[in-house]
Amino acid sequence: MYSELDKLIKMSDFKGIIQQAGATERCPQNYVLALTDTMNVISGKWKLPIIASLLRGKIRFKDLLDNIEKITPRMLSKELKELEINSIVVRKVYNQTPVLIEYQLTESGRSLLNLIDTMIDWGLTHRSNVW
Amino acid sequence: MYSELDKLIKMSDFKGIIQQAGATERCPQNYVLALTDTMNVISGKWKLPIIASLLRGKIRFKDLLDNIEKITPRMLSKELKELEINSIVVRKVYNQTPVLIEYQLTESGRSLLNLIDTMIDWGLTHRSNVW
DNA sequence: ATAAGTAGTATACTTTTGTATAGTGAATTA
DNA sequence: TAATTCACTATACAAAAGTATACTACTTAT
Repeated sequence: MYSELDKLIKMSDFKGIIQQAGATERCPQNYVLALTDTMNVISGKWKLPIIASLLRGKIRFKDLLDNIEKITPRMLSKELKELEINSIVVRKVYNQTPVLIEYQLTESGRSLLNLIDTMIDWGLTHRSNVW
Repeated sequence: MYSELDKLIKMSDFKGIIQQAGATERCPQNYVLALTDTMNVISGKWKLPIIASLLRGKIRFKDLLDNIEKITPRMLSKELKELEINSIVVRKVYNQTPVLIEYQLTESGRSLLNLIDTMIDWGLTHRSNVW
């Protein structure tokens, strides 16, 4: 697909996730951007637990708090905002009384399931390689 | 493949990457372990640049330092040790004089290329979804 | 009127992660 | 003999990420 990583090595003046000297022309900057986007979406202690909970369907703040062990409202709020900014999550406000707020994944958010599966596959294979 | 993420939700007393209440029996702990393994291997500022450089072939400490822009010897050393402990990298010592030391990926390390490709795919699709 | 639930925010703090800068020791070339 | 290269290590510091604890504003149930 991108067959050799040659393609994404070196990207001097980008923030520097993938970079190596002397290969600028062979390294499509878009690949590097795409990779850093992906890293930003999944990295941190709480992103995957939140996404995993959301993969089960729309859910309210309070239920996320209860489902995700030991997360604080501060972190949940912060992470949801970040996921919303990155178009992974949508915050829906239903103007009933009392107001109802639900979080749900976007199409991009749902498509993370495939990536997560690939990560699990790699991890399982790695464990079988090593032990 | 793991079709529904149900399978990996809730894992109370594991470190807590993926967890949700009331689904213990449907959540194979191995999947959670595999996923956290994967996250540990790729997360941090320098892991992917190092792995990307190593995907081009065996390489020496000094050349990694030169190839990866702005990394310090301290971080390179630290990350290589971690990658070695996790069986992603092998440190080979050739007892010539002067001694020659080369780092190379293990089979598990090389197989990260597929994961990286999947991450790039997700990122590219996400960008096309959003803009 | 009081307590409890929802959806958070505010402030202060600790831990983790990464940076800056200098130095070591062995060998090697000038 | 002195400077340079290689492969790092040591110490101190700064920045980012995460935690603890309390609080707010609104609504509803008792």
